[in-house]
Amino acid sequence: MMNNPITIIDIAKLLGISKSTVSRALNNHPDISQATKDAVKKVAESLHFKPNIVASSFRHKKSKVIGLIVPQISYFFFPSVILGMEEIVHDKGYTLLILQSNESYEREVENLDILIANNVEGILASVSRKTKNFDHFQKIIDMGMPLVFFDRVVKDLNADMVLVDDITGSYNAVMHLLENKRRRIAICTGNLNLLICTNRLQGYKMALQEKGIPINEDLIISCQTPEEAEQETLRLLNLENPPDGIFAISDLTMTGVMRGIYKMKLQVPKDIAVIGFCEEPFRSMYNPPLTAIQPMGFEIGRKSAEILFEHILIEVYAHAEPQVIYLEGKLVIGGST
Amino acid sequence: MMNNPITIIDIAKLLGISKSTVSRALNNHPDISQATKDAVKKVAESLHFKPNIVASSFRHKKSKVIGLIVPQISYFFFPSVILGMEEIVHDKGYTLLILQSNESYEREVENLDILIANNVEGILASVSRKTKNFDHFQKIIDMGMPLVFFDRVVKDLNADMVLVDDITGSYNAVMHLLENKRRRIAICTGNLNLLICTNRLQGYKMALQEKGIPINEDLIISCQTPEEAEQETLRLLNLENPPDGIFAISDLTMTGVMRGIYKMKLQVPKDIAVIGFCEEPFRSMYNPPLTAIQPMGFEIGRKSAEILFEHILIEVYAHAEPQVIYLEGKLVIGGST
DNA sequence: TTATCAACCGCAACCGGTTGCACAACCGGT
DNA sequence: ACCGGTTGTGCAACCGGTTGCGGTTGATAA
Repeated sequence: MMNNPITIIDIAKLLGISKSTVSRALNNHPDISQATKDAVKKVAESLHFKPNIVASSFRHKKSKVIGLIVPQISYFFFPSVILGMEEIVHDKGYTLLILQSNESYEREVENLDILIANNVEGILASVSRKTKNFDHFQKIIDMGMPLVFFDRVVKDLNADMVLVDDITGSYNAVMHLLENKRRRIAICTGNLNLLICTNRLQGYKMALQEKGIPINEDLIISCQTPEEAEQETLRLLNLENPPDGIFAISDLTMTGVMRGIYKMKLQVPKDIAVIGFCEEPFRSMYNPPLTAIQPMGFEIGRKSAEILFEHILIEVYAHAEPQVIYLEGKLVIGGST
Repeated sequence: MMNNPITIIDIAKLLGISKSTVSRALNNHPDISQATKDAVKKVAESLHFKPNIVASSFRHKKSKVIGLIVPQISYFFFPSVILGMEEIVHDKGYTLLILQSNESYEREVENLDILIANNVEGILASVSRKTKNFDHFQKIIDMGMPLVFFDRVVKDLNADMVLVDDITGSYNAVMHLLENKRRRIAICTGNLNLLICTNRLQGYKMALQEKGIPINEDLIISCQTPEEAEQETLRLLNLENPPDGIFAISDLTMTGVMRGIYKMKLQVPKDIAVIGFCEEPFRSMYNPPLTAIQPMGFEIGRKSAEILFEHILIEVYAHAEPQVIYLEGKLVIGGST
């Protein structure tokens, strides 16, 4: 069971040279003559030699693995992020080790331990909704492990972050509704522990204020699950003065909002306009396809990985202050507004 | 950068004992007295000692990692599968290493190499749509690596597989349409290289034949992407004798089918009934929520992992013949039929 | 008192690839 | 013939935890 019997020693014996020479030859060390290199590579090839990266990573403490912690793999946003990350990570010859926190603080802490124990060379993280204490991340930073937050970032920690410009995106979304003559605009936000939620709420308020429309707290609902969002949306729509537009800040809440609207048999966009932060295939799954701000999952993934590799590959990392990268999510017009 | 300086040697020195004793104490070896064990564990605790699993896995060639190869992480099915797998894998103290083939044969082969090089103890795999040669999997089996296929399985290889009973599920879906007085039932299937696609097509044919309805090849379309599905659906709906029911065999094709129907401004289920294989949150994202056969992602994940661990943890594995596990997907009635 | 044996623990090898250092062979220049 | 320098290769230690085997101790049996 499990035999990859070919090691550099086998190659060495076969050629009557030492294993150090084989190792160096395979790694293109300049000390080794071209003739030897060629011979070694030829034999390695013919034996289908695969170096044992565990042994190698054990020796020089480089695992060629990047750790990734996401709240969950489902829905559209995180898979897109992962795709973007993998593109970069794969190019660099690294592998992604993906762990889910399932929105659990304990699991998040445990996952960090697992990554450390696996000698990952850097960590990409999007924090759980339940996480309020960030000591576990601070420990990671303290031990000198490169760390980049994305999407659900943590402020006040000395780590880089990549996220969409929530405030502007949100502002643009609400502005778009306002330009379409909507005046009673509701927002379905998420857990206000999360920065992205408060930011998106802020963009909403900014747009309204700019148009001189008073903020109506009754039109601000905060939901964690599609079910909650559906309930709350139904409540909104049954107000004696219901909203004529609704902005759902995530795909999670969007499904609930739409279900609520369907249940009330309302026409989109005639009776009510809908806009959200939606990834592409998801956006056009609705009828009509939604008008949406792009959450830029793929780009966030790429950018986060790129920044992480700056830390990993460049010996002396020059940034004194952590970088904060904002990506702008474009507005895609669908049929819902 | 990256210092987890505490090793068993540190503990040994601190207690004036040998590192072997420390190792054995930490692993509850019976040779070690309880007093020593307690002392070692206490010091390990106070030093926040974390064993270097790379070193450990290097020594006894057990990485505590399970490799997973999926075509892609997106949409609803595979994330559910992964969730199910993680539940089992985590319980056993293992970690999942998830790799995507992105439906590329080359990438699939490469991913297997990566898993091997990382000393995974077993592999869970769902093959890429493009894969037609299975030598890379045969090699895995030959080297004695436990391997379980799920969903997109490979026949004629000596490996276990877990999948939904496609034929029955498909049969039930079409039967349901027939019982609702639909008579011109179309099917939107996928790549007929994949067993699940031919099986689902077979169930469709069985149901029709049982009701004495002739198979109409014009009503059988085969699509790989939502876009293709949309095109083909539009074509179907523009036939002079269009279908009154449509069965989409995957979530991927379902989005295309629904978009086609929306574009034609048809009413579901009045003008046309729709049924598919859909995971839960996805099903009720449509208006009306779809009637669907459950693809059992979560359960497939759990079961595959369980079977894999039977191979890994039981020294002598007794099954001469590979196991083939069929899970039955229940019919969930929505508003689309 | 001495042989016997279990309970405990240490020594050293081991896993496979990497790397500092020593060294041999060879070169051209004196 | 001798020397300084370059090129190419081997030796052996090393990474950190695991494990076979042998040794020490103390208690018990002969």
